[in-house]
Amino acid sequence: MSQKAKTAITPTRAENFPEWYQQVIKAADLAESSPTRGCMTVKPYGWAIWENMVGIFDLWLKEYGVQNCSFPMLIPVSFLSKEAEHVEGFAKECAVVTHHRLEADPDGNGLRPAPEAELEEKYVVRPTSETIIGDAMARWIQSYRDLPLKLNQWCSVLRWEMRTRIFLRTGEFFWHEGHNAFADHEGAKGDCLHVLNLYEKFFTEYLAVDGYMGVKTPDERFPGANETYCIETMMQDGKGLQACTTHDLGTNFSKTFDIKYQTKDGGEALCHTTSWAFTTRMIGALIMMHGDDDGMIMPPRIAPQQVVILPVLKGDNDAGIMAYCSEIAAQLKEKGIRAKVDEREMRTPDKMWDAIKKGIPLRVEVGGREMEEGVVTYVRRDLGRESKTTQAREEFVAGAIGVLDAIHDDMLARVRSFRDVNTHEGQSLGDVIAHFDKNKGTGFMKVPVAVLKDSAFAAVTKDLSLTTRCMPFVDDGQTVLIAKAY
RNA sequence: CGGGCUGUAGCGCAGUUUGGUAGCGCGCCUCGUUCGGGACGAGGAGGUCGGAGGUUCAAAUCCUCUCAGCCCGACCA
Repeated sequence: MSQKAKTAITPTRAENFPEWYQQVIKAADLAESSPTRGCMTVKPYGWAIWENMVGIFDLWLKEYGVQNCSFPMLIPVSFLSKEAEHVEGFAKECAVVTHHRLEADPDGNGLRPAPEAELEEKYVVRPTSETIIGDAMARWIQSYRDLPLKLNQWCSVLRWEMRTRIFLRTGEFFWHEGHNAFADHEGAKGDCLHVLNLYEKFFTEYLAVDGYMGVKTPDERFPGANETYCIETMMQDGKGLQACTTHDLGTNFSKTFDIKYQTKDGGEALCHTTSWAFTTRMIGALIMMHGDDDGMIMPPRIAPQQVVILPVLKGDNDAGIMAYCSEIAAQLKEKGIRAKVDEREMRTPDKMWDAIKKGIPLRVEVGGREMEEGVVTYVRRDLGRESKTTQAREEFVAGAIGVLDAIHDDMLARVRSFRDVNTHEGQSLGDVIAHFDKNKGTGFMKVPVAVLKDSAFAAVTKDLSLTTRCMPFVDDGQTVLIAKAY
């Protein structure tokens, strides 16, 4: 008898959280590091999650009146340098394109950029597209009738990061970037809050993720923004993760790119612009918020596969069992459920563990017993083997969506409960030190905003590797959340 | 970009001190028995030892240079 249940992932979360994270990604076959420095290769199962996220959120943006478009991946260096704070924020992590041709290296057997093919105008690989979109907006907007202008692109961006981790921080990452222009501050602020609410809806209803919605402190703002709104989430190791942001850019970019419009009364005015995004980082958040010591647990509504049907074959009427499985899969598909029979030539236990590590929300086991009795046996991934249930086939098919919904609701409830339990109240910088010192305390600490003005604040937070996450809306900006963060 | 460590089969490692022509575990392929929470046996495929130069009869091993990755900091979605 083993004293301790064997886990599919080694080490466990408690033993070594960062290593556990890497192993979950490998075990679920989500992504791997690539030959390109700091960049990841997203594998089919991982990309399928992103595709599902894109599919849902893209529709919502279109309903809101956002139009998709595509801007160049290469941005003239001169564009980036126009907005002072923006340059300062991004210049140090930009990859630069300087040549347009390769030639054989005379000193070796490789290739080199041809010296005579050096570009007059250098380009940066976009770290974000405020500048090149701002340039376009200046030409596209002329009258108040052109406003608001709502643009978005799904693309990847490149930031030359010193330290990378798959999904959480990679050189290249995938996202959508929305860039909107309004006539006035009210329009821009309303946009930021509206999109932030869309994010929250998306996170809670599809990803089973929740955090704290709020405003960034000035030092955590996006470079070039007057205000940054965000949702800050909490991972199972207690660290914070910025899940999304919306930025009120005021007229900062309008001034530098000349984004003006003619008002109704014939005057001229600057646009107020916004930008907002969430990224493939959310896949990392799903792992770190939902995963357990057996690996990934996919939130049902974005799970690439929601139900796996495992035929339990023993060489006796295998064809009949397979047919029974296929019928169940077909019935589930009719209800819009992503279900699939695992027909691979593997041993049944191996298929089970594969489904567990990939986090498929619902596992259905069908053998001779089930077929004879017209029933199915199913197990919820989030609850494990204890949840094994046998039910009449028709009853199961009819209730499957309900089971998936229940899994979603339970996952969200667990995330919220974890967040609440690990959010501690404090009153002073002393409380912050007492909680986080000596690496003992984890989670978030919520303190009155006055603590930000404590003269020792910067030194203490730096010393303890703490950052301000946001000033949550729930406290009307009177408190600030402090935590270690990814 | 500073400090530390590591590059040997798909993955994880031994071998390096004391040079002698490459090995183990897992995975993979074949066959058989297995298959409802990680099977076992037998056979088999797979490596210019990160790269370049040097010393030597002989280099994974010694020397020089270089590249890449990881961890810890500073910076970031």
